[in-house]
Amino acid sequence: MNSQPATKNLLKLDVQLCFALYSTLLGINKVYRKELQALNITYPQYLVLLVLWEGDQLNVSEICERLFLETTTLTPLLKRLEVRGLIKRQRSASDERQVIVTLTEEGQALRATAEKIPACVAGNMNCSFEEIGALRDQLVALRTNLFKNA
Amino acid sequence: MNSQPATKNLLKLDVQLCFALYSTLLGINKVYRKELQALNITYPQYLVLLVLWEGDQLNVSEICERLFLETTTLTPLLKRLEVRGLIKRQRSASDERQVIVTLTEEGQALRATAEKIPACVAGNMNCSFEEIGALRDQLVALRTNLFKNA
DNA sequence: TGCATTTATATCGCACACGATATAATATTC
DNA sequence: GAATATTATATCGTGTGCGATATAAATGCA
Repeated sequence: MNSQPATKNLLKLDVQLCFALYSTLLGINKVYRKELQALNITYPQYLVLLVLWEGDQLNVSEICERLFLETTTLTPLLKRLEVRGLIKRQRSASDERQVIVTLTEEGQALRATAEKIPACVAGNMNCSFEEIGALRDQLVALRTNLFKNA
Repeated sequence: MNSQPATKNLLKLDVQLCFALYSTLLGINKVYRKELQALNITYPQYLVLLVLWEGDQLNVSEICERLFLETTTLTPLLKRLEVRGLIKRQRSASDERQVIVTLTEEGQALRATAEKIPACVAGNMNCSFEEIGALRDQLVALRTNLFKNA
């Protein structure tokens, strides 16, 4: 259909995909804060744990790449996770520049508690698995383009 | 199809819609930082201007509601926009509790420069207008659910 | 009218998030 | 093998983003 004229105001807030993304993430963070409060961790910390639960013994850069974050963000975050007792940070023996991140027993154990979170968050979304999967794939495609050009 | 067993690992990073959203927003911020550098403002500041360009003379709470942000976030941000010379903040005469936000001439003038930003960002997305619109609508629906329950 | 309650904004503390920069270890080049 | 370049992480400064709390103005109610 697209009955809108070409002069449609692109600066209108509610027209913008970027704001929809931005504000939806605020809502997601809100839900996660509530859920993660019991684990005493933040959402970005939870993401680091997701990465480590898939495979341990990663250096800082590898975690950065996986999460699309900068070292500047991760270094202090990892220190907090270490203080929290969930990970260990130790320099690599073969390359002293690298810091290898490993889960502690407590960090590994936390996985069991975290298992119930995805379903809980999905409950707050009122979405079917199909919708969630489709939306995720569209976003990943968008992300690929954004990081290609930026 | 959905050939995945019910015991599929929901904690896998790349399965999660939330991480897709989170990381896509990182990419969007990256693009906007580059574009907004010329205007010497940040993306959240840009969002406040979008709101004000649609209609001036709003108090802090009204801007909060529009952007899904807390006063705690907006008060210092608005002060920075005032220092930057783009807005004025003045207590309402009829209700001294309220702070009314108004665009300065410079703030109004900035709109002309900002007009070219949406097309530029869309270019970095490599998406058709139809795809963008559809994705936006899905996200808005998701956002509605998230803020309903949280 | 007087006092408790509500409302609007501000302050504080903490945790991201990143650009600019620093530092130390490794790799490269001659 | 010494000088240079690259790589991995860390430090610093600025700007969000929010929960807990403070404060002052307006409202409600006895």
